[in-house]
Amino acid sequence: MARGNTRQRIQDVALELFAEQGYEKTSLREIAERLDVTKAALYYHFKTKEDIIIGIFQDLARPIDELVAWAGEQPRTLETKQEILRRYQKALRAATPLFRFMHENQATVRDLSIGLTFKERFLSLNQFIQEPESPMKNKVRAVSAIFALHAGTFFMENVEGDPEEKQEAVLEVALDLIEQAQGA
Amino acid sequence: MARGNTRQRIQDVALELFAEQGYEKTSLREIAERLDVTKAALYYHFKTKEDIIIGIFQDLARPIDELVAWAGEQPRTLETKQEILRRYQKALRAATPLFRFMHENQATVRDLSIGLTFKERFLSLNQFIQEPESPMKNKVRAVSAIFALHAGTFFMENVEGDPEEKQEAVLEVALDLIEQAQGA
DNA sequence: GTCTATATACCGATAGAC
DNA sequence: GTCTATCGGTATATAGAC
Repeated sequence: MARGNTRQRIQDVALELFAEQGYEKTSLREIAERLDVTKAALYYHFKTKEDIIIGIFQDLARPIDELVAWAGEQPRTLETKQEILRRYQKALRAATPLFRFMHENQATVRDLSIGLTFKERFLSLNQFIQEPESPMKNKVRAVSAIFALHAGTFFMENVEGDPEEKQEAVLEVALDLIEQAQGA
Repeated sequence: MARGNTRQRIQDVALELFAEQGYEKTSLREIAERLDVTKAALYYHFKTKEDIIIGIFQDLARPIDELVAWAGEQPRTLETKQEILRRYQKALRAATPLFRFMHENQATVRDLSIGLTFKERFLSLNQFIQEPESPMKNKVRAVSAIFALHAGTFFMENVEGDPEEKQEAVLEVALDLIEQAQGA
């Protein structure tokens, strides 16, 4: 059990517990016990509890940053928007525990100092798939496309069916929505 | 300032703070201060902190119960499903702070004893608008219709535009989705 | 890097006077 | 119905030995 990977192990366990039980209901004692160390050891690696989740966020949110950056350089075509949705779904799946945590603890996340930056990214993404002069209904369609991806990742587990098939269907619905949002 | 409405005032302030800051981060001391009473006074009206939110939920979730009951008695037609969505949007709007709280504090709500019953109701509603034998894509469309209503109520405030117009557009998108979900 | 021990603060909840 | 006072518990965080 010798290592330099304790920091990483703390993040892994913390995210698991945060996503499962919520941020405030997960104590540092609980995280420490799960790792067979003491609370004090945690404080060697992270200055505060909030630092733990900030570290996790910075590590795992990079794909979203890259997606936002990439989206900003593309022409605002239907194909681009569809590719944004495809990549966003992939990003959601790659970091499901983090996004589940953000999703189910919004009230907590909101003033966690990562909250604002996350919302900024989300609104950026929304802007890239919007058509500024389109009627309200089409704007709603575009927003709903993103929400369909969220629903598919975080709620569809309550619906029976093969997970792969569900994900594919979710993507299709999102792509349809963005196509309709583009139209006349 | 004597009267019998203290219980109601506690619920009002509590829900406001719960929705704003989250359940765990809102202390009874804070609720009491806002009402210019002491914590002990709260305990005269409610046995525990959880009882406060349970009471709020029972009072405000009745429209949802009625909707679920009504939906169960209707034929499973497109018209019924569209009416369910219309009524659901209305219910969301009528109790926005409660649903915002449930939405943004899922991790907390999940084991709050109201959590399960709420999820049951939600899944019931979902069942009523689903077509059991339809392809996965149509099931996703139906779920997305509900989520579009949620998105419209809790996220669209970040999108500029007249609130009434937004709500109308959201409903239209949801109705379109359920219609497509019914189709071939 | 991890430990023991502890400081400090706040929480939910209760007892009992008025 | 509301108060003062307090209990018991747990939380985050720190000091200092090893």
